[in-house]
Amino acid sequence: MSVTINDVAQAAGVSASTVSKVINGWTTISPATTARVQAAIESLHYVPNQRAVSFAKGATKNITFLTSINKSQAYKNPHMFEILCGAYSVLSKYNYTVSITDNSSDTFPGESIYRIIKGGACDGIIVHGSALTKDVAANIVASEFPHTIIGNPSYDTPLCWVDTNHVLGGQFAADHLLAKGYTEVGFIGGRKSDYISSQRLKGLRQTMLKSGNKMSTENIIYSDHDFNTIYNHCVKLLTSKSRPQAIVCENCFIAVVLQKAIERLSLSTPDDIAFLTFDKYPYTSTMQPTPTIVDIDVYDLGVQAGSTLARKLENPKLLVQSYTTLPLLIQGATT
Amino acid sequence: MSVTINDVAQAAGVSASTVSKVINGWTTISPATTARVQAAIESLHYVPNQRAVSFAKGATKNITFLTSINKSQAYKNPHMFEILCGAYSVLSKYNYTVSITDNSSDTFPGESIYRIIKGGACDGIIVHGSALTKDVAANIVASEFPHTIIGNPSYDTPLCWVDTNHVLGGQFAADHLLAKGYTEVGFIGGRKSDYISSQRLKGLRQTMLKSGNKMSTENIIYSDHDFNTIYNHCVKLLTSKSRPQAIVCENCFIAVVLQKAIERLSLSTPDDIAFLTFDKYPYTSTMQPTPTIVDIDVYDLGVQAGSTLARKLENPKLLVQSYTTLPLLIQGATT
DNA sequence: AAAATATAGGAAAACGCTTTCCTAAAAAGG
DNA sequence: CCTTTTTAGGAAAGCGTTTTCCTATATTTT
Repeated sequence: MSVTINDVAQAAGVSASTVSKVINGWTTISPATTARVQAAIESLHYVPNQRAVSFAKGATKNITFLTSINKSQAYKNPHMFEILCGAYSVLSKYNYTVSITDNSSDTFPGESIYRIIKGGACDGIIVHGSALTKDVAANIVASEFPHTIIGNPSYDTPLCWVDTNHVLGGQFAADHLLAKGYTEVGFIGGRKSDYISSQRLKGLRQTMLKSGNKMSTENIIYSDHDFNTIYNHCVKLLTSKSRPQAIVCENCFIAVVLQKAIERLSLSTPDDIAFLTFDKYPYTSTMQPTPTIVDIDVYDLGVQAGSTLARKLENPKLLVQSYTTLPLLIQGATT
Repeated sequence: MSVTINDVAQAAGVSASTVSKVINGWTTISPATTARVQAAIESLHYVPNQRAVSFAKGATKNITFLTSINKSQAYKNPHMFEILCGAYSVLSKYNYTVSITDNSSDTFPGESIYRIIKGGACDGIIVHGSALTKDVAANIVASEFPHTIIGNPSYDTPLCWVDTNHVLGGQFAADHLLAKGYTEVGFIGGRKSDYISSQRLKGLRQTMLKSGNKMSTENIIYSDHDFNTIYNHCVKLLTSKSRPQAIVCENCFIAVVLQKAIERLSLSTPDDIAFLTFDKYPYTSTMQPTPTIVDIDVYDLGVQAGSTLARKLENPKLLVQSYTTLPLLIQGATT
């Protein structure tokens, strides 16, 4: 059938262990022998059987990306693949392969993570925040399995994670607006309970206040994620007596709606009303004029997750680490 | 260290082979023994070592999804993850795991596919059209490796593939418009060389013609994918003497721009001008009124890819198959 | 030149399961 | 009640690498 290490050994006139040593970069094989072995590998088109390698080495060189795909149709989340690719890009450099698994249809809590860890089908795991339940966290901590969580886990557990600092994002927004001379600033965000939205508002508010510009409560709007609801909020805010000079939208969808409201009210941007938004989503490309954006580099988040994990795997004594990526301001034509 | 099949065997008072047979559903083990073994597995929290299982069985129960991630920043392609998840959903039911690999940075043509096939790290492969080069096709055909291609390969090779019928999509668009009474129809698409765009136009044109409504050449526009270019085309078309009753947009981005042009010209939809578009993209959710869409279910495309492959793996004598998914019309408020 | 050390490469065990064969006991048949 | 067939489960040989020892030769040291 397929060519094995023994075929190579025979062809090169050495033992199988020598071939193995050549493949694995042992330094105890002479240059001459090494060359002979490599020639045999070439001519026989030998590729080691990964199943046997994994078995013998007790490691798979595979990382699993655990996510909760069906939770709120996460497979439509454009960020997920970008994170995955970011992680893949660095892990593949370390010769890791990455496979995905969904834990949203576990038949008992923690089933997937349990099987992953005990089955030994991978050497490490990246857990997307959407998949991080208490059981997942508990299994990881108990087994001390190499891992990185994407998103700061709210549980108080010794987990490695990478996340974006959304408070800082709010601060960046404020800094930019202040630098441009806007002192009266409004905010349209998601529901009060929304974590990211509230973090961003927090950073924005704090920074405005620090420079002596208190944000008026009536210019801070918590809205449902629905076109008409947002639209009505926008119109109300834009036509109110206390209309702010600039509005911060917590996400692009809100920004699209706001831009539509601005246009319909025949206001001009940024003269009558300036605005900026967070996150570069696909729809940002449809906006005209191009909005100013405080972006989070989700690809980079994946990269960080991958490299944190890779470092841990290369050097197991490494302690628990966490990493926070910085948001990035992209100047547009709306401020 | 970790518990092995021998520990279970000992605990249950049987041999390792018996435990293995119980795990693998052999019918030659008595109910009593089976129960005893299962109890031992439970109490010892035994999970078989996947590396050993793969090695012994000569199969990994893993599928690799080959894609060209860096090619035109495909990691930002929101369809990719959806396809992947669709494939995952069915493969995981067959107990396959799925891992991704990128072939856009191969150091020699066909490197990835060569390693994948010869290394035996997976049992089958799904190749996204973006990753299908001649070398990939050649390697697959030569090795008769179980596979499914996403997208109809233009090469004349005996490959299994799944694809969407874009000509039919164009036909569906025409059928819908005709049913609604629109006989003068225009089209705004990508460049003439764009495969999908031309297929859609073909179906649209054919069907209109068949019902005796020839599309005027000046109402067929090939545009670059750039806001202002598209916008100018839209305005020109909307203000021309021979303005059609309905416009078919080849993608949502064009539709967004068209809608903006319609609004700025104070035309009303669908009375003054009707339109429909292809593909439900994230930005579709920002459009108001909601557009009529001829959608392609990319998740389903992944599902079909997964099940075609799974069937082949369960039944290796199965011949080469191909599958075409049907587009789906979603009625909106613009027609 | 003899003894000590370094070096290159081989033999064989190990990794943890699966699966083929085989045997002893039980069931069926006459 | 004896012979034949069926059934349940065990022994052991893989599966293809890696890795630990170990040995023979080459190299250095005294």
